[in-house]
Amino acid sequence: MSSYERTCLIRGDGGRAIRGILDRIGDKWTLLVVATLDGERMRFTELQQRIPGISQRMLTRTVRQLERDGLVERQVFAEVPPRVEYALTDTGRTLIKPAVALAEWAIEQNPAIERSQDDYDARQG
Amino acid sequence: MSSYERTCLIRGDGGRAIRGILDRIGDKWTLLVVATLDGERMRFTELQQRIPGISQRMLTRTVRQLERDGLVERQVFAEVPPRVEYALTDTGRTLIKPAVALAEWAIEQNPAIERSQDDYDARQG
DNA sequence: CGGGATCCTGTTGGATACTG
DNA sequence: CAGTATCCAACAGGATCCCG
Repeated sequence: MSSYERTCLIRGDGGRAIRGILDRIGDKWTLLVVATLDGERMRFTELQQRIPGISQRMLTRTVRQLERDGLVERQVFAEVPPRVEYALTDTGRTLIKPAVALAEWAIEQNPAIERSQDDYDARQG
Repeated sequence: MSSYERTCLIRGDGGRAIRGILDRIGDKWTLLVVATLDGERMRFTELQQRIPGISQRMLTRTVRQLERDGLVERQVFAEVPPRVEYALTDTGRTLIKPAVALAEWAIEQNPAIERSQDDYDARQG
């Protein structure tokens, strides 16, 4: 299968597949939460501490959507004070590989991209 | 390298790598434009016709940012009426592979995700 | 401890009209 | 044809306060 044929996976159905996944992981925190949970079950507060800058509200929302999508499992313990643990599901773990591929791309290409931006900005205003 | 070690690529530097790439391609149209340009040099209007729903304004903005990032090359012909052609650069082409991997993930996992969402919504309100 | 409710801001992106 | 300029609605996301 050629690269050109494979991009039909992206364009297919008017781009609804790509749109769906970007709605899911294209936001500010989702991939970071998934990556942080990789290989480790974790409590809410610990998760928050490991993701610098995330607000309580956004962590709650992010983790809730991940739970709804079935990528993260949420386990509540009937204790006082409450204890809630999060972990990736099997489905959630399958996201790691393509996400890492994307991060690798970002790290590899970043120098070239920044150079291009500087050139562009120098040519324009 | 284990999956766990690889997720450091995502979390590394407080997630700045992933944040950078998502700022770049996490928007509504960028990946669709890149996928549409895969293997084909194209004029502005044709590009717009092949991406259903995109407005003139958003196509302009998207393609401009891609040009600034060095992922797309923009060639203006000194003619009347004007003719402008767009094509992926070598750097731009390198994005195809991880993007397709992500689309494949989306298509594979979508049934499971939708089932999970239905279950979740049924349990809640 | 792990949230929910509320308020407020900046940004994204659509619609429309105009132009070299 | 390939934009630019302007206006506007929707939403993402931060700050803050409250609660079982």
